[in-house]
Order: sequence, then C-alpha cells, then structure tokens
Amino acid sequence: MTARKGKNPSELEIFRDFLKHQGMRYTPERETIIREIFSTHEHFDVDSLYLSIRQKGHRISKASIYRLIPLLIQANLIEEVFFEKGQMHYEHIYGHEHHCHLRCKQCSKIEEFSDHRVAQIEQDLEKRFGYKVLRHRLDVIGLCKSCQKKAAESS
Amino acid sequence: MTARKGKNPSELEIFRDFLKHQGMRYTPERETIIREIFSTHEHFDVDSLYLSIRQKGHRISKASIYRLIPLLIQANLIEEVFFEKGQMHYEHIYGHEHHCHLRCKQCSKIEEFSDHRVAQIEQDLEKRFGYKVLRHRLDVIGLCKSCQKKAAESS
DNA sequence: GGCTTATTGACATTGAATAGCAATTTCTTT
DNA sequence: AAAGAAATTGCTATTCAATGTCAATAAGCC
Ligand SMILES: [Mn+2]
Ligand SMILES: [Mn+2]
Ligand SMILES: [Zn+2]
Ligand SMILES: [Zn+2]
Repeated sequence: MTARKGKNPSELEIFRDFLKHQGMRYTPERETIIREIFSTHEHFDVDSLYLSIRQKGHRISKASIYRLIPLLIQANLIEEVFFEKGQMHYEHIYGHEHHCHLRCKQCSKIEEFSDHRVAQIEQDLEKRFGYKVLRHRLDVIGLCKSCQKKAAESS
Repeated sequence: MTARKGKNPSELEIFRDFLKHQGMRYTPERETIIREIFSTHEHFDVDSLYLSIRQKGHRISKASIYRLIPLLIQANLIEEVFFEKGQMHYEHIYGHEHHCHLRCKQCSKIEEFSDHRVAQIEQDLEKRFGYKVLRHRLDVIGLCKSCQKKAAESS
C-alpha cells in the first residue's frame, strides 16, 4: 500500500512492504530469489529456479525457495500456473498483463493469450452465485501444429 | 468406436472396448473401481475413492486405483479437475455435460457452471495459433457468500 | 552496540505416486 | 474344456517434491 510518487513500485519494493506489514524480514536470500524470478518471463518450477540461481554463483538453499513461494503468492507477485510431472509450475504476474495458457498435450509447448470474454464470464458468475471473484485460470489443452503433422504422418 | 444399436454405451462397455483395443484385460477389480467412480457425481481423489470402495466391502489395493486412473483418462472417462493439498482430484466426465468450476478460496466449496463463450474462445484459438483444441479447464477462484460475510465481520 | 526474534541451511521426515516382483487371472488357441 | 502366454494383482520397496526440525546466524528495532 506504499505506492508513493505515482511511479509503479518495483516488485522488491512491493515485497518489502508486504514483509514489514507481516512483521517479517527482508533478506539478501529473498532478494536474490525474487530478482531471478523477475529476470525473465519464463515459467518456472522450484528446481529450475534453484539451478538458475546457482548457475549465477549464488549460494541459496532450496528450502529458502520453498519457503518464499507461498509468501510471493500471498503478495500477489507470482501465481501457480499448472501442475505437471509431479511439480507445481509458477510465473511472476506483477508487472504483466494477465493471460491464459494454450498448451500442447504432446510437446508441452505453450502459447499465452488473453480474452476479454473471460472477464465477462466472471462478472456473470458473481451475479449468479454471489461469489466475489479473485482470479481465474483457463488452460486450453490441444495439439500444436507440428505435433498434428507428426500425428498425421505416423498413421 | 463400438456404438452399436443407437443406444449410448455404458462406461463399462466403453472401457471394455478401450482395453481390448489396447490388448489389455477386463478384470473385476477394474470394474469395481469404475462402478464406484460412476456411482456418484462427486469429485474424488485416490484416497477418498479407496475408502469408499473399502467401505462397501470390496478388497482392492490402492495400487490398482493408481494404475487404473491413467487408463480412464486415456479412455476419456475421467479428467483431472484440480490439484489441492498435495493430491490430484478427478471427476468422471462420460455421460455428463462438460462444466467448469467456481471454487471458494477459503472453504473449498465448489459451484459448477458452463458457458458457451469458452467454446468460442477455443475456436478463435484454433484459428489464431493453428492448434487442434482437445479440451479446456477453467477454474475461477473467489470467495463464496458466507466466507465474504465472515471476512466482513472480522474486520 | 546490544537485544529480540525471524530466517537460514543442513538434515530428517512425510506422503503421494511409481516401480519391482511372485502369485494369480484373463483370454486366446487348440 | 484344458493349456499356455501374457497381463494384472497386491504386496513391498522406492522415489522425490514438499514440509518440518533445529542450532547458528542475521535482520531490524531500541
Ligand atoms: Mn504464462
Ligand atoms: Mn465438476
Ligand atoms: Zn506440440
Ligand atoms: Zn467459502
């Protein structure tokens, strides 16, 4: 809630405020992890995040990542994207347009899209069920062009 | 593909054909599990399914359930619904209208709904990205009426 | 600086999901 | 109907993502 000066606060500022508000502490480990998450637009899982942090020479334990993720979700900085091969996958959402995912069942390729009709559906749901909608997750599963071609050739 | 006689084949008939087509075998254990899954419209996880099967006096191992689920998904009889508290949750889809889920973040209450606009979105995605869409999953997360009330009272 | 207490990293533990295997059972073939 | 090949079962052991424990450390407040 400390959005001074009209400028958009950075994810680090947001998170620092969040921590203070909760009586928690801002540490170099947390900063390093957040910087890494926001350094690309890629989706990530704990393992891939851990590896890319280590590759840059930082020495952070996996436990710290596991402990940080729920806090980042609470602070609305990241979101669960999908659960695949036994692991949860995430992406950072702060500073990016909300979007949904079109995924290839075969090769796991992902296209991102957004569609205003989903917001309309949400509004109708609020009226119809009396829920207060917080967010949504629309995953569309299909076959990408090249996987369709492969499937056609092998038949 | 053995839809003879105009009548809709039962889930057991569907699955029997599926197994034959794959060179697999139809067993009493598989039949028991499928009957249980299709005996209600409830969502289920492996544990709850196992318990309700045991409560009816059947003696089936959990391993058989874990092994059957991927087959039922392949045969389009069930689908993953959501991943929560470390477990995947499923529902049977054969014989029921497709629907999406509106879930309360607080109390996990679930409303089911369907909206034709999602199908329109799918069509647009096929054109735009060249994917062949197979299915979708739209989860809307929010606060149900009573959880909103509770939240308002405690502030 | 000094004090309180959250956080870290190392290690142990949990628990869903999977793998291995011998005893059965299904299902095709005579 | 009996036999044989191969899939399935139930058991156990194993994997591995995620969580818990705890002493040492470090952040944040005075
Ligand atoms: Mn994305
Ligand atoms: Mn449902
Ligand atoms: Zn593909
Ligand atoms: Zn609720």
